[in-house]
Amino acid sequence: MTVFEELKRRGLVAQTTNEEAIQKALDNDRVTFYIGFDATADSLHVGHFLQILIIKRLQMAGHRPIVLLGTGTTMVGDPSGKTDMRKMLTVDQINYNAECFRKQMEKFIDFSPEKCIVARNGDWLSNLNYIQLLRDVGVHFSVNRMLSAECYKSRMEKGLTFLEFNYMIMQSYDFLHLFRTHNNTMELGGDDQWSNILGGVELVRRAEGKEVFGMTFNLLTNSEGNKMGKTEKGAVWLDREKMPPYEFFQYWRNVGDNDVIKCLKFLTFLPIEEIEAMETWEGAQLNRAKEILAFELTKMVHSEEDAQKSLDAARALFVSGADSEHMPSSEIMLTDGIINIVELLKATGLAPSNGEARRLIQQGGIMVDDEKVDDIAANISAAAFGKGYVVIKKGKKVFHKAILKA
RNA sequence: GGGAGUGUUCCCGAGCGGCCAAAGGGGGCAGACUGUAAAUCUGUUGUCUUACGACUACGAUGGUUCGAAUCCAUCCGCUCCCA
Repeated sequence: MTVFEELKRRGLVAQTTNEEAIQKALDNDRVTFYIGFDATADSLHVGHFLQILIIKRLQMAGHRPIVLLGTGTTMVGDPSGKTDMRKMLTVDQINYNAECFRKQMEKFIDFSPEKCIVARNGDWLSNLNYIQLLRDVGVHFSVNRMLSAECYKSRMEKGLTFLEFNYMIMQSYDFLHLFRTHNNTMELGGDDQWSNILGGVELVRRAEGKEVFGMTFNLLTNSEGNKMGKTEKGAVWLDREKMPPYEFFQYWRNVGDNDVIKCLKFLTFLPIEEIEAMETWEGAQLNRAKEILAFELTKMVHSEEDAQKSLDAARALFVSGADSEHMPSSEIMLTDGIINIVELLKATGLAPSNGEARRLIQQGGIMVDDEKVDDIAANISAAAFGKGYVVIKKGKKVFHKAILKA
């Protein structure tokens, strides 16, 4: 099976500018392609991870990736599919973020010079001459067509600044620049990048008279069409400081039934045949598929050891109810040898306010060492800390270890 | 630049000068049912308080009033129409 077939079979390919030609090139030639990453945060998240895996797949097939760090484009901010303007970042922040990205990527992509190029578009975008750019590049863009692009739709109602409107031009210029300097002939990206990619393909054709290619990949969405990789607290980060391995593991352990197979296809290197065999799984067996997904991903993003620890911890907690050392924990102090349950919940951060703590208790959501506590006046005495700690369970999934401070 | 709107709690959104901590929906949290899933049903969702209640909140600042999310003035942000 060729890479392209593999990408297709995994359901990754969304749109292409010329499928036949792309397939031919990927099957027969050594293609130089690029994917851009805007440095909007100090860690990559799963959305990026999906793109990185695609780079990896193509790199393993012998193609040469250009990893483009958007140190220039991040100065502008991509409005595609956004309802609001992004907050502006300083140059220092952007450069710092880009460096974080590069470091994280080293783990997945082979950065040896002959196999990969790392570029920063700030290197060429920052020094552009305005008038010159308008004459060379701007002349090839139709404002009418740009405005009718699907990705600006929501912004046509809420407003689009001239700053952001130029994003497409910047990204298109990247393609032209990389074509000229590295003979880069293909741009890949998430499906939300389709308009921007088309802009680049057309710019190269108009400016150079050469056909280059664009291809987008399906975004990681759940069966309801919502973007995956978001939690109430924010994105699912790859950085262990921003999201500990156990939490990362749990995110995937808890995906919906209808999304497991897709995640396995998109985000793991498990053989496609193996994944397709899982499509018939149901119930408990499907639950097992989630475990595989969580394990594989944690292993790739963190380490096999982290994956194993998370799996053990999860099983200990959910299956046998036993204690585990990987639980989030905090130190607490007693006053006169006791602590009120409401105080305890606040001290551990399980409840942000007294009211919230009371509600949790009154609604029966709190267990201390497997005993339900439903009285807000209850006190936990020093005797309960026989082991040096107590395990507090909030709801069904949140465990916390409160360690008695000596 | 001229004109018309608009800004409400995590989000959307309703809101009569007192009965407004503010309808409704979404989201969150908890309970039931389950498989650490989904769907469904129930409760809950500003802070402090066992409670009574107190306090802080409807873009900002002033004002009118016994009393303002609601009326007035100025300012700030956003949207639309005209230029």
